[in-house]
Amino acid sequence: MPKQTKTYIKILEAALPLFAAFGYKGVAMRDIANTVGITAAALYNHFPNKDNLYFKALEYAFDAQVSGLAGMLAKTQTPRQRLTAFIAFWVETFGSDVILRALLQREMTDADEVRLRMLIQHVFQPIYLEVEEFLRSITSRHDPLMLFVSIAGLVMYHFETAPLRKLLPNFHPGQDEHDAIIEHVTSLLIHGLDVP
Amino acid sequence: MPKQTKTYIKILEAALPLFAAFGYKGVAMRDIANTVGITAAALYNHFPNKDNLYFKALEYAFDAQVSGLAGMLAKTQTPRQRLTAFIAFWVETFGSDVILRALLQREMTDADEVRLRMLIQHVFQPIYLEVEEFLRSITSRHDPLMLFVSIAGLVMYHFETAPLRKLLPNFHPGQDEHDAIIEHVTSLLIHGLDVP
DNA sequence: GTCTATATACCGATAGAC
DNA sequence: GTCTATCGGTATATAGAC
Repeated sequence: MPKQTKTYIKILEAALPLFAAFGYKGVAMRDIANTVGITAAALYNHFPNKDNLYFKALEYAFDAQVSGLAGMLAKTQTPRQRLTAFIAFWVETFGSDVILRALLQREMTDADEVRLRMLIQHVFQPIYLEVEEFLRSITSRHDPLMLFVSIAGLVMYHFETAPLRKLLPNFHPGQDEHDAIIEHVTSLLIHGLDVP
Repeated sequence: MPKQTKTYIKILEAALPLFAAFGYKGVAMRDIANTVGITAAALYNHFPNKDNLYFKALEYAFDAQVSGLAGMLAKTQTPRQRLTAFIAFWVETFGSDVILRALLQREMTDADEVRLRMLIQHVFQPIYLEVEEFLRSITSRHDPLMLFVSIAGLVMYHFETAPLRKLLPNFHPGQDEHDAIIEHVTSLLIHGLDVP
């Protein structure tokens, strides 16, 4: 079973958008092969089975994608600037990569134990560890993990609900723009609703 | 094609947990039939095809499920009480019904145009219209729809990430409890982080 | 309205020639 | 490393007896 050859990578990059759009069961080995330009049988020279191909594709997609965070929360900034930078990073990362977001969403609903552990290791753990200390430094009112989940949901739901929101009253395209989301989320996070 | 007979309902109720757990493609007509106690062929006396069975099951699941909101935001309460009541309703509704939440999550990732419209009509539009006026009454800083999405994500992500969070540092089971989520989310919404 | 039997299609994976 | 050919399994859906 060869590794990291040129076709190996080509296969992964052909498979990713398919899995993102149609899910694991919605993509046939023949579909991936056709996209690459080979036959389904040839795929088995690179991957032992479909499961493995999917897993390697996931790993490839999430690897290095979330490495931009290091140093971004540098302490030379004010807490408010650091929060804004963090939210902006989050929005840009998942806002610009539709495939990454779709894969993540599918993995969270399918909740396969082994794949979730890989996701934690590659995506969430690095972000979480980097952010947790920062969160602790600005508030002691909230459980750090719960706050992390809240912020994640606050950001991600603006993307997850995108196809849905278009059908609601008061929708306008400006609500999809990254700057608007960043502004709205940070403002809400910093000030709250100030309810009497 | 008969309608609303006893077996018709039995089929829907047998199908729902299956679709919620394994998705549309992950459930075979045979699986549903076995759960009901009939053969797959007999299903076609009640539904023209699998697509229709799935759609009717979704409709059945979401119908009347979200009707508890009416009057809950009664204006006899203070804004803060109304906000808390709304968050509590949201958490209880989707926190206690794993099937409903899984179905919703799958629909949002698959994003089928026709089914999304049904979801809007049955679930989100009623909630949104009820809540929008309330949101407007307590703040003019935020776009109502964006604020609605933010609050939804704030609540839902504590459930969506449940299988994931167990694997993160600082996890403890108390973070899954409804009261803790309600307390955390309302507190965060009302006060914000108060970042300097 | 349910059954058995079956048509038809698709999928993952393998065998073997080149 | 890719191809053609194919096996074995499983899926939706239909036909027809009861």
